[in-house]
Amino acid sequence: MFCKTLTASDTSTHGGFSVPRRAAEDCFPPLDYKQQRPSQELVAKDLHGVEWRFRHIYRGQPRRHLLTTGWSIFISQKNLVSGDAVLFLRGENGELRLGIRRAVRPRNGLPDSIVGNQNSYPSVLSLLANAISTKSMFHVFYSPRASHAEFVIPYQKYVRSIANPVTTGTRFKMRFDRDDSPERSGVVTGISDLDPYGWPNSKWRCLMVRWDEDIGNDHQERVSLWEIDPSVSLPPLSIQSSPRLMKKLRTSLQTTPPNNSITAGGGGFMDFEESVKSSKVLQGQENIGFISPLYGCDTVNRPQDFEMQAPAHPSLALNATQKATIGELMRARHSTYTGFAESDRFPKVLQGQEICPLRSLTGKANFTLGDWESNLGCTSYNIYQAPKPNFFSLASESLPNIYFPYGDIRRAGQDPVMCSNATNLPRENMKINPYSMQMGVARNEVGRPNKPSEHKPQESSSAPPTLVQNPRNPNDEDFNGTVTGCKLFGFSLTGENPTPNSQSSSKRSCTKVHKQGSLVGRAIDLSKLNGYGDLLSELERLFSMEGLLRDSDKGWRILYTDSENDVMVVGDDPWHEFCNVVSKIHIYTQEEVEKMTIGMISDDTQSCLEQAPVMLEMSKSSSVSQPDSSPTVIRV
Amino acid sequence: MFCKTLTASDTSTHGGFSVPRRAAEDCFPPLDYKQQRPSQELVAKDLHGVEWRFRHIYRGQPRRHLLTTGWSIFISQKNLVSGDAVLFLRGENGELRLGIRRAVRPRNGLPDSIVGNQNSYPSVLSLLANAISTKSMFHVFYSPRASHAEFVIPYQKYVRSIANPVTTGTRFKMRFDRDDSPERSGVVTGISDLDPYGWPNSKWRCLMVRWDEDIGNDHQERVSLWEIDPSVSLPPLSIQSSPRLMKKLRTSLQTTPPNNSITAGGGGFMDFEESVKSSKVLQGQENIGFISPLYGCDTVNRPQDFEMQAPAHPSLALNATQKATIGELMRARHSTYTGFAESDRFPKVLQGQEICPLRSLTGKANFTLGDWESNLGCTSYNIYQAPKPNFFSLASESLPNIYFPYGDIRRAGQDPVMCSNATNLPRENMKINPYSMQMGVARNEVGRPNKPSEHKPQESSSAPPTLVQNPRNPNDEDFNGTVTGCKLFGFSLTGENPTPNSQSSSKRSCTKVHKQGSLVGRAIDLSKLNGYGDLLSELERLFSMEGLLRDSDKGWRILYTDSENDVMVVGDDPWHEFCNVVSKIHIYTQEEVEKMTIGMISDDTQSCLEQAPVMLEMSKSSSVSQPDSSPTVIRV
DNA sequence: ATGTAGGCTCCCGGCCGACAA
DNA sequence: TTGTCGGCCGGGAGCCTACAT
Repeated sequence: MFCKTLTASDTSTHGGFSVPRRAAEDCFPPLDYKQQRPSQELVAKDLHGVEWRFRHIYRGQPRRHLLTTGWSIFISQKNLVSGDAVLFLRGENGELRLGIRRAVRPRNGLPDSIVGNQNSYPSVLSLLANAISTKSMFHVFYSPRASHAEFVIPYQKYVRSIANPVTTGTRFKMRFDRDDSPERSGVVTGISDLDPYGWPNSKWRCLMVRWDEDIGNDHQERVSLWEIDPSVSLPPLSIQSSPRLMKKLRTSLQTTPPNNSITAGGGGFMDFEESVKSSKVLQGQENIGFISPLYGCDTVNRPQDFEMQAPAHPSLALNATQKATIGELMRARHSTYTGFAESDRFPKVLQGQEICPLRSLTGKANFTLGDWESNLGCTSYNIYQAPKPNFFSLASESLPNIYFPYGDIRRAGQDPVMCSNATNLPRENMKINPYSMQMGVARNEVGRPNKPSEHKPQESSSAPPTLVQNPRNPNDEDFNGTVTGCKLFGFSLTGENPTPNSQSSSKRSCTKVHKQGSLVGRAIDLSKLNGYGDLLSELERLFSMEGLLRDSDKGWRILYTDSENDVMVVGDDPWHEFCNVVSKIHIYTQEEVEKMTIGMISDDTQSCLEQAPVMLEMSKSSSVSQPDSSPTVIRV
Repeated sequence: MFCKTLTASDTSTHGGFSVPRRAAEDCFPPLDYKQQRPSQELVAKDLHGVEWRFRHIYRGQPRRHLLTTGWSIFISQKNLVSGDAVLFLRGENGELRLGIRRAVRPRNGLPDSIVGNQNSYPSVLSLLANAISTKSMFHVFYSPRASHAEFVIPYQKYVRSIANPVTTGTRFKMRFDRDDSPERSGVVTGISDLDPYGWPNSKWRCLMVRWDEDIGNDHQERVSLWEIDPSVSLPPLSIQSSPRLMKKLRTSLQTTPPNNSITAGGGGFMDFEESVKSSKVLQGQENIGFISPLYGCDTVNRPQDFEMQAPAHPSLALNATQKATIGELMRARHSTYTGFAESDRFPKVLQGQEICPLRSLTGKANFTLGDWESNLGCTSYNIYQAPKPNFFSLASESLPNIYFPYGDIRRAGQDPVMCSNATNLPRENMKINPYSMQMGVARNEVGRPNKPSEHKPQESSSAPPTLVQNPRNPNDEDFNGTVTGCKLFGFSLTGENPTPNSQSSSKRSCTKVHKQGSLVGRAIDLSKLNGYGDLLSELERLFSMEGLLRDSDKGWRILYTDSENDVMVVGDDPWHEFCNVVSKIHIYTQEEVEKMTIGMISDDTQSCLEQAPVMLEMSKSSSVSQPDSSPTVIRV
């Protein structure tokens, strides 16, 4: 196999593709060099199973390998530009495979007029909401050409970054894409919130760093925990500026130099890179080519990206600017793809390759959306609250009072993303399986709730919405989260209208009880009980769980939401106090409780939203009839 | 002014545009006919103010007027094809104006493989929801090339059709587009629901008709009230088949003949035609060309159409098939359009012309979305319920009991589009003013609520959501419709928590009861009951379930939705508290309750997905950089 | 070894009149 | 009168080698 970054000549309409000699000799079928100008036809399949045919010729003075006929079609169909890369692989059976990896290019900003479109934002939320509420499939799209996916992070990466404490002075390496010295090193000079007001305690870009080399404006001075690798021992610092390197780095950016007010730094390129190595996550991709056997591809696959963006660096409330890109893509249901994915023996070195969501590779990887989700939620909250003069103090005041037994991704009282009883889903299930579940995500500064009561979570926080689905059968029981009462930006994710418990608790003598996984709640009159023992008995009776609750070894846990919307363990408080503050009781499995805790970092992971407006971006692909021009679908 | 339908030669890449002699002499500046081949440059502005330049030459043997240079650019930029029409107008000041009218062409169906995307559907709903909740602008897009807009009907037209009762035997005319006898006549042979189970009392295609001429498969045998014109006195019926006419009709369809399984008939072409005449509604349009002074048009204006579609005529549950097309388009906020619209003195004969949503013409027209919405709602419900064996009988049984004070567009107990307290808005306000308010609409067979409580409207139907906005200032007080609590498929359209019972309980003495599988709810006055025993008796009586509810072994369960939208078991709470908090009562089978526990996807919803795949279609426009290839924005 | 540029060819877009409906 | 066709021309796509790095 070989990979070559395309040159201007390679991608111009003027000529063909210069095949590096070694690559051609290793990878292509041998030519008959006795001929004057030996040539042959190469047939290579891409990830979608589409065959591409090239004329492979060996000619010129000095002799070199070229791909001529067919190449320009490939270039235009795939919408490749200089800087993108192609990859040829030869399977054991001699079959030639072909992949592409697009360069990460900062985009020109789009005008505000198509940005900040609050309409497209709840649209995406609604996708998510509907998917959750109906337990149906949804999509995560990743447009590597458009964004660095700073808000979609491999789950393990995030967890690891949290597990490895970083202190000021820590030396680290950080990988950069498209750089002939792909690793840069630096030292952590400080740890602080990027925006302590808008995003207190956000982990996002909370590290202030000094780079060992002067790498100019292209590198941000703040990075996120998960972007760096502090575990390696680093050589002594050599402060040498490397102009040549810099120049190369800069010129390798094919578009205009990053406009800080828009692109806000180039970090996060490697979000998926690591997972590529560790988890077969693929990066830098083509999207699925939509290939309909019935109707062809020409009018079907329309690139559709939305780009949203907020002005950068507003002075107080919103300042950092980032992009997150989503796209929307059709899902071919029963298409007859015959691409890479069909054979598990296909090398898993597809790093930076196309992905095909319709078939499964064998590997899996987890992404965490926790931070992202939290960000999402908190953003909405913060955005809404920002104008309120008492917001900051209020938030900080109330923070210490919060006890959150499940970790910190969602904090009662902070996070609008609330789920009242989705407890049966383990934290580890907080992964996305792109085989069947993909999610369109968006982040948008302008989306905001319109009623104050909406961003104050009404229900106790218990578990994140679980985003798990069976890859084989999206509709089966794997997705049984009973996710009710979820809200995002004031939109009910479940379509319910959860009303504040204020009305209920005062009116009702009974306390509602929800069991994990059950849509139907029961009610229990605590005043008729004499203590926790009675409670347990009654709960066992109501839910036909005789003997299961009293014995903690049976794996059940009783939690409750108190009047402050905190989720607490039942039994700690004196009984009568408990009765006074309880607003709802939950029955969870032990696993669920534990798993809700896993991977959550300290308090509020709210972060970056404000700083990082979401960019919902259109695909740049210009060709209508090409199968691969849509935003990339991340496959895990 | 003149208008010419483009010929194949006009639109081919081979040549230019043949200008009809009379038209050129009347409309174009005079040429110097003394020259051998007189020519001049014509400059014409389109509705967006974009100037188009053509070389106008008078040559050939015999002499004729031609537009050569510049014409092919225009054709390709506007994505015009043979059958579309161009219109030239000369203003008083001699300024030349240019418009286009696209032909209504049935589209090729799209493969199922890109269908079944339930995600795109709530996306659109969410656009609407957010726009309403934030009182911001939203869009109605109409892609005349893609759909017949059967669900976007001029309001007056709808009202008129309702006002003029049609009986069996009524003779009528109906207009068809692209037909050299544009009017066809027929007789109403029956009036009945197209789908009495899924859409009882729907006006949509409720008329069975027999056409006077045998017009083959191309014409549906069912039409909607508003499609016909019964007011004209018709000549005696002459049953003559007109093969030549038919042939012409058929060949005038530029694409493949309508596939019944996909396009489901060709009616509704004239939805806008009438309003063109009566209300200055414009049809067949270009969309707004997005012209950003900052960034140009090339990457900004992305054609985006969505097309959703369900298979036609499935035997039982879902049979009506139509398309609704939506598109999404960016809105240029403060662009400096200098098109037609800038001068009110511009002739209002823009019938079939481009439209520019940023400026206002003087005319207005109203659209009703009522029937469409009703279909939407009922569809969803129907899908959910369809698989249940007891559905049909139940529905028909209880239908006569329904009292619906507002006519037929929204039926209580049927329509998820509910507004809890928008009662101050008269029915007549159900209009859309596209100057400032445009709405992306979609109709989707597969959208369905996920919880029983959600498809059963919680509130009495009072008034439709009012979709009125001030054309001049979208943000001012004209949009004060107090539109709260609107729900669409369980999504709150307002983003608020309408706290249903608080309002409704004061208004209604009865509590609604829905039985699983039944489209139609009952209401029960709890204040007249003395306890749970009474309740059970009354429920058994209402639903003819004597003995079934009291005995839990019969497999029925009584649940209720409380004021917090939690679903609870009836009987746990003290009776009087129950009465205070209950918002709706549900009768479910034990199995169904268990399903709720396992997961929220019930089997039936899955099967519905399979039955009615949704089609999400991208725009057909092939040029990325053209400003006018997006879906048409309807301007009224 | 390989990126780029110039030369060359061929195809297609596009202007023309011929011809016919 | 005007729709379509063949002829013709020019520009660009695309294959080639030469040259530079």
